[in-house]
Amino acid sequence: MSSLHLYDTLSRTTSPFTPLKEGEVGIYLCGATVQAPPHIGHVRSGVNFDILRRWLMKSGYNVTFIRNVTDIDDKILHKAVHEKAPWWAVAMKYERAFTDAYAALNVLPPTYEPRATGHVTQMIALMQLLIERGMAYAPGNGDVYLEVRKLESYLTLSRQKLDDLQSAADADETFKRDVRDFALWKAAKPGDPSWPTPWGAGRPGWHLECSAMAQAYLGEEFDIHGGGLDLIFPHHENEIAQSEAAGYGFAKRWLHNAWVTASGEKMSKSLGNSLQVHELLKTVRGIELRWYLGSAHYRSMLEFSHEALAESSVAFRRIESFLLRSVEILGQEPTPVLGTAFIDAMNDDLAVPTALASISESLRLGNSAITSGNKSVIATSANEIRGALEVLGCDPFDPAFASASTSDDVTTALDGTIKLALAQREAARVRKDFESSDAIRDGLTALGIVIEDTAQGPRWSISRKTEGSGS
RNA sequence: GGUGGAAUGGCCGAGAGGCGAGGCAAGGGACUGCAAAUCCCUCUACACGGGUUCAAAUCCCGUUUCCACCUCCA
Repeated sequence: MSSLHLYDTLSRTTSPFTPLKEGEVGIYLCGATVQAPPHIGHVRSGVNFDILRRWLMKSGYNVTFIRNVTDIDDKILHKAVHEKAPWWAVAMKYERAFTDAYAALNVLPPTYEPRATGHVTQMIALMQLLIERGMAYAPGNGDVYLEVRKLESYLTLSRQKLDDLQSAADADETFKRDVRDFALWKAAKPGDPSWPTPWGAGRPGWHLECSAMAQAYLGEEFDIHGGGLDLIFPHHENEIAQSEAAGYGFAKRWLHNAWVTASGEKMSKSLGNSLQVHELLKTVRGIELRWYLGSAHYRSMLEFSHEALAESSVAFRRIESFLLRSVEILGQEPTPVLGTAFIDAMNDDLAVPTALASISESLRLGNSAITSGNKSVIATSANEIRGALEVLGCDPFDPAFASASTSDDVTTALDGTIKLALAQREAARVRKDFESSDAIRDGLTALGIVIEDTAQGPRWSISRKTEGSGS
């Protein structure tokens, strides 16, 4: 039996995962800056780390999962001006949009989801500590800076040299001891929201909040820190700087997810709104979008295309369809079980693509068993597939997806109606009146109802549109 | 300029010295009244040039192209 190995950005190697405290795992994931609706790149990060979390849970760990919300920052303030709304209303609006998107994709809610603005007290305490330790300074303009040259380990995550960094075009050297020193705290500008501190009123710098909140919820030292690749520098580098300057052990392991790209490039606003989560959910179900986003390895770029998404949906429906048929045949939902091949793949730095190959194998065996009527093989396959889908967060029987097997009044009525039509069709087929039987089937097809003749008799399902439109 | 990543069959996407992951598409076949679904078979790929090795997609050297980060980024 294999054991979990994970990659670590800091060492750039894959190594056995050992938690600080047996049976417990603490994860901090950098969440969204809530200044615009989520696009699929944002939620890919959520899905990737949700799969990690689920796998850790399945492996028997008690996982404390923190994902923060950055609800105060320059972009939010700009957006507030643009939308003629208070900054906090803008932040709330987009935070809800993110929450909805995560929910639609069955991303488990974090254990705690701290907002930056709710942790100013912790941030001030951290700054105080940093100043006392001589690592940070308040030059009197209301800003507070971290003195990066005092840190041996600065830039070890991104493996850069301090002197190689290009200095920011707008760097203000008046108050900084070194251009590369970064702001822990930013002095208030007229009209902007601010919080009082011993060094003057202002608002948090982006990096400070994560160090403060990680410490507040996970302690000075914790197991895994995650985020998108683009956060390595400066964000995570600066988090390390702050936390280590404070004397904290901080994150033992760093995991970074790659981007969703479009036309080979990192997704950005210039690509328009079409890749926003709520837009894509008009073409595929949440479970299918999740399947797509989760199917590539988390450290690989995922090149988005509507065609690939549609194709991925079709593949998922094949699996789903087998599970639903297994329920019809066996009369009960499958019991989630994990196959060895799946376990080994997941333990190998969450090798989801390899894990999917094991699902395909089970699917093939299961479908063959349906043809041959071997119920025990059907059950084995269905159980293993459901076990795998559960870890991937794509279990069709998960109530989160309000699955296809609902049995409300409308569904019951519809099922009865269609079965009536199918009975007519069967009668026509028996008397070899294929013109009539085909007319019934064509009629149903026109209504979006797909008929399949199986060894167990005809079955029906609602056909789902696959809109591979665009480009 | 610095740092990091990538190039795999029609497409998507794994792998990381020897046994051709998997999916989708396409073609053929089985089953079927016909479809659909399902199963079987086929389609033998690793940017380029050198090198190491019995053996290279994988290691080494060089080259090309692309992407990202360098204080807004999932």
